[in-house]
Amino acid sequence: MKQPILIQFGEAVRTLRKAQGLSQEQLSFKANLHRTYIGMIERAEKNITLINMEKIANALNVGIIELLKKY
Amino acid sequence: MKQPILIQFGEAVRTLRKAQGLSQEQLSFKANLHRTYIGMIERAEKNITLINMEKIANALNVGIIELLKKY
DNA sequence: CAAATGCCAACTATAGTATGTTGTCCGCGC
DNA sequence: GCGCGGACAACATACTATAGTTGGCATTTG
Repeated sequence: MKQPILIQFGEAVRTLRKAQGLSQEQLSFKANLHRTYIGMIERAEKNITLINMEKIANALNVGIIELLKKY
Repeated sequence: MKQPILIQFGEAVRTLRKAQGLSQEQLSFKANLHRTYIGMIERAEKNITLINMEKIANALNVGIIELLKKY
């Protein structure tokens, strides 16, 4: 059973990533995280840490708060 | 060198906790987290995960976003 | 078809837990 | 004033659980 907050976060990441025309691999480079990890985050498979949330937010040029909104 | 985002989060938790007159131990009970962990979070010693952020936010009766604001 | 994504197993790094000790502050009684 | 006990937070050490990484192959997508 996936945690709703992880689903919410993952959906926000995927939505913004696609809106910016980035592949998961491109985002992973920008965020300095592993390629497969981005996919796991979007699919709510991992309980991400705050520092990595910030990395992804910065890579998407948004604040973390933006990634905590419902999309 | 402590990460600024962890410091910011920790300060928000401490500020709201004290505003609500809770000890770290009381908050740890409410959040169902370890009693020493709350201190480590407030002192920016740990890189907290999203699910635990939600637990603390719920224990403090605020949204996670509230814990990401500067206090 | 090429690019993108998902899956897998195994590994490393660290988050989170657990127990006990130490230090500080405060209120109280002597 | 001093010593004590209680409450609280920080600290120390060690452990368990899981986050994050890796590289290759399979599957899906446009």
